[in-house]
Amino acid sequence: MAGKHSDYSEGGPAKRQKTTEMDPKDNPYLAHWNENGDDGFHSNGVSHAPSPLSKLQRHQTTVKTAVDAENGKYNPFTGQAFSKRYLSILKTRKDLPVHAQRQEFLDMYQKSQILVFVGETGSGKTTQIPQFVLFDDLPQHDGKMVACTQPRRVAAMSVAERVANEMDVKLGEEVGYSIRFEDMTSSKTILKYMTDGMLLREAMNDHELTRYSTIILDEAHERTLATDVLMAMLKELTLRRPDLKLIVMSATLDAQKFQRYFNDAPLLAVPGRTHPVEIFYTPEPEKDYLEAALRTVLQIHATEAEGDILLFLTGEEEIEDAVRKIKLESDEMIREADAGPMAVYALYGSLPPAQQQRIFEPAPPPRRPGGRPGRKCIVSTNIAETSLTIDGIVYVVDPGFSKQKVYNPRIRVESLLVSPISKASAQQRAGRAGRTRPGKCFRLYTEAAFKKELIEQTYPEILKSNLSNTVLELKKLGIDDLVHFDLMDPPAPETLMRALEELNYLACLDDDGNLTVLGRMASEFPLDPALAVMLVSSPEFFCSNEILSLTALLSVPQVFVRPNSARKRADEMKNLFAHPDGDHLTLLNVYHAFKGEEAQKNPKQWCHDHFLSLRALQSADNVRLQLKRIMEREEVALMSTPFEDKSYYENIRRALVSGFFMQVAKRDANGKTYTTVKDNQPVLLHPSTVLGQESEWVVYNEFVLTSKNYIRTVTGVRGEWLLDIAPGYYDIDSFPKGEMKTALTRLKERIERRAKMKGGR
DNA sequence: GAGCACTGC
Repeated sequence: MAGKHSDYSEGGPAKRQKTTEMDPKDNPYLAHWNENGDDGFHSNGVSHAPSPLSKLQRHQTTVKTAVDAENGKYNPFTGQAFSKRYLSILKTRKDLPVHAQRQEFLDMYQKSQILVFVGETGSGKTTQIPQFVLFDDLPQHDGKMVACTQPRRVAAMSVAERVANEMDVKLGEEVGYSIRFEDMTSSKTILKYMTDGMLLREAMNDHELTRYSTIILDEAHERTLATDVLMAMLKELTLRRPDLKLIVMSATLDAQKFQRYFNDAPLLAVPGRTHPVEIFYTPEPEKDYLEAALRTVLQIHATEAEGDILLFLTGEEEIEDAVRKIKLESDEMIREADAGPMAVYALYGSLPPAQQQRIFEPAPPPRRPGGRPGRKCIVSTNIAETSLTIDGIVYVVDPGFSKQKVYNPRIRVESLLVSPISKASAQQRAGRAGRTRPGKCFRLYTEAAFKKELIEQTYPEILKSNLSNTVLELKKLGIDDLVHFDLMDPPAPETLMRALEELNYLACLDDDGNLTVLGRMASEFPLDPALAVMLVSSPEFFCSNEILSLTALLSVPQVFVRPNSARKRADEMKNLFAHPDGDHLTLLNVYHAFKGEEAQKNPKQWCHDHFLSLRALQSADNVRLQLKRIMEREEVALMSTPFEDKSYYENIRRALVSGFFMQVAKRDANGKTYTTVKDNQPVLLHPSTVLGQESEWVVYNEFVLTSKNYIRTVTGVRGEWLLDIAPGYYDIDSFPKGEMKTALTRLKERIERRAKMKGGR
């Protein structure tokens, strides 16, 4: 029988063949599995009838046994009597669309090692499928777990909480979650929701993912970097581990692509539960999408029935500007046309959480009894497309653009570019109008443009990113042959070459592409390779404590706050922390002040007074602690140069070079502009820098491509350090003839002269 | 003299 699996063997194929024919009871590896009490059932010490699941055989259960257990008096996973709340939730759960296809799901799950599951919004897939799996996979019988990955932390947390309630267990016990900074699981856990990045981390240390019996990749259509790497890795792992089951859950559009990728795995589709959304296109292309968007919003407000509006724009500035204009115009409509009141909210990622929460305030009431109803209008970035769900939206205005990351491997630069969205994205946006009742979506482009000009899917992350981090992870995962690693969308060879080259320069990979000791250590840190290498090397410069703080500060959002209304004061405050040698040292000054006695008396007030982001600094603190623990584990020494020592700051700047020697620019002959070493890109110091033009050589943290080419977070270094600390990269012979080569040659001669003078004394 | 779409470890 093809569908019968007996998957407990750890032996080779011959042994597996044998066990499929064997009664599982006779399997020596399973000696314990049918014994009462060995399945966690009586773990609370309360003695009831044995769990109805204890006698079942893995992957041979029926829907009936599961439903009987769910409808029983006692919780089959804890042995406790079910609560009243459980019964009431159970009733609503049974109404979810997935329940109608439970048998179908079970048949396919039992028959096939890999399954592609397509569930629309509202189908209940994220909460129900993992539970269906539990009743058949029975991970508790041999101490394994079912994992369900999510692209975002909040989703992992909130879904775990929901499912713990549904299963009538305490969150963190049978059902838990695991995300960065928080492991809410225990030895009892049999269902674990986690971020995809977290599962990838685990895989780096356990290539076989032995703790899991089934892995569910949810929201696979979002194609995050971690999901893409996991898919390829799991595709290989399923061959090595026939006992491991894999379910890939996705939205409809690209289901067949997933199916093909997984060797024509069976596909199960379950309808969702949403309301119809009527789509309107403009008859002619719009010249100015911003103007058209404002016009459309106001027109909806004037002519359409009650219901809230969601407008998608591309970024903070554009959004704040639109909010101002809509407010002005709608106030005028109240005065001139007796329109209803309209509350307008901005929504984007860098907004403080309290302000993000305001979008959930109810729409304003009519201005007088019987007057025109009020509504709210939310002007948002893509954050409202997937990450945040707002109920009550009836009208969506979609100009068809978003900021998207673009990677140029030639000059190694990631930048954000306003670009047309994909069809999938447009569909997702429209869907936001139909969550509570039928809605309307106004697309500010023609139907022909939608059909002919929009790409089907947004390009997956892996095609838009610098892959040095990913390549390091793959090496740590034990994947040596990157060229034949079967990714769903393989990146351009040049991108991979660039990543390998970069890792080689960082000494994370040797010339044969093998992980070095440094590379292995760097991969332990949740950091970009340059930052990780800088951190691991920092004891050589006697300042690992300071580099640790700096690394944390560089991995959190912007620390300095600069509201439009108080730019001057904000700049003055920043100048209090300014260090003449650059922005890195300035950041460090901020952190030290933040950790100082005065600031800690009232951090919130202190940050507010100094125009600093409390959230960013706290998060840096959190990251710092995590990195410090890894340093201790990896035995990277923590040390500081005494502050009185005159080389305190110099040591830090030298340590910076050890990680960022590839991000160096040299001042041009004109004394104003800069040019990046090796890529020869003309750049300017970002206006936010504390640095003047006094440094001939600077390291930079970030290349920002906006109205001009800027380098941001910049610190001055001495040219000699480059040759001294990164001689492999600054191999003068490898530079083409030109200004850069001349400058480096001069540096080298200076070093040699100095050495001679010292030697001659 | 400027702008950080969104995630994740």
